[in-house]
Amino acid sequence: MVSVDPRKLLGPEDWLKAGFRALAQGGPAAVKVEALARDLGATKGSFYWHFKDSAALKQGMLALWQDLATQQVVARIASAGGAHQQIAALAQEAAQMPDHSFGGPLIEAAIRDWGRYDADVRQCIETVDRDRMAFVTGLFVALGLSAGEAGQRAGLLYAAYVGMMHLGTLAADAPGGGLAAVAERLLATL
Amino acid sequence: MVSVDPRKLLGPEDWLKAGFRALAQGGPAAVKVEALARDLGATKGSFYWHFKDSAALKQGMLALWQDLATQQVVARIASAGGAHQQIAALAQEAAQMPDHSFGGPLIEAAIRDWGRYDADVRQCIETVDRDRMAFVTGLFVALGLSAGEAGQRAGLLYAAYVGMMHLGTLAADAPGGGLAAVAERLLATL
DNA sequence: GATTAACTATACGGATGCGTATGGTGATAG
DNA sequence: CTATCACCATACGCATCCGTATAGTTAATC
Repeated sequence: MVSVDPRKLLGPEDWLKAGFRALAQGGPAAVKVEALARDLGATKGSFYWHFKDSAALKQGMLALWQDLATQQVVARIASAGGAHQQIAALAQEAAQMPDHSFGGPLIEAAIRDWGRYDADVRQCIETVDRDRMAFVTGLFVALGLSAGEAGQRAGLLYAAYVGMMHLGTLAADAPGGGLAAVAERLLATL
Repeated sequence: MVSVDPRKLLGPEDWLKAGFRALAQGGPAAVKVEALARDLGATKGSFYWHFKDSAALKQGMLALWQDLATQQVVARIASAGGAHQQIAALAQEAAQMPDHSFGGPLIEAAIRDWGRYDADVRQCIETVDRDRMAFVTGLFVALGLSAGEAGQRAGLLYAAYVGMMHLGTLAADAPGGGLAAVAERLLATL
């Protein structure tokens, strides 16, 4: 039975969080065992107790992010009103999310980068993209649009989301009005 | 006087091209002197003849890309018809550009990644983004839109471009109809 | 109080990266 | 014919990373 003192001992979550910090700040190349150990004030010995190797850390990070980026969001949104409100709420939440939180734009952009050079990461991202697109497309269909038109609007909204995430123009005060303005525009003509 | 035999001797451009190749395939972390040397069938000695250090290579790559990504495009587009045609031509060209060419999406996406972890690169990207946004906004203004509305449409179009670039959905057969469909949608209501 | 499980520190070998120093080659100029 | 310049190869020292082996240290358990 473990009764860890959370002040002194490290668990896998600590290394995962440190991994995300390093990823957001220095990119995939900065997610190195010894660097994380320095960040946590520990040494490699600790890491290799909690993880088999650095690949295991990567897998853990992907699993955690995938959950936060899809299920957790859907769970929050799906309960809130009709399709119209849900689309608006999605855009709102995406635009307001603090940059450095786990599901935040900085982390996601860094993971998207990572995916361009790593097949495992890419597969994870593709799954997330498919799930999200299916969800948003479904919302537009629920508003009475044809499958084609719904897919087109969802594709545009999602591309704008990803683009603004990389450009840092998600917020409402950015040129283009941020993501909420895009959602509004796509909802205006029904 | 130099009269280089282009078959055997390397010039700075060869190292720049190799740098872009490595960047597109392996990300910023793959742009290493010794790796490029292996790729070119040469050794570090050659590299350090043409460049002071790896930072100089980076600067060269940025300068080259910045030119290709802005001036060269504007020069091609600006001569072609009215504002309406120019916007369509921009979207067309962006969607059709081969992935691996210098100005192609793969290279640009990789540079955008790079910029998240490197201040020099970031500044270069911000300049490019400003220039492009100003150009596209100007086109919408030329179509009679207000500055605000023009900025909003340009922001959406550009965000969609960047997003689709990262998502790989620039082409017309992608979900959402690709970038050309977005441009068409934004041009339809005037 | 001895044992065990959970966790951490230290130290190693091997790989790879950087930048420099130095020496070699081949073409051209005088 | 030799001196020079442009260009490239080889080899070095230094640093960093990986993964492993080994040896603590602490807290719970018996």
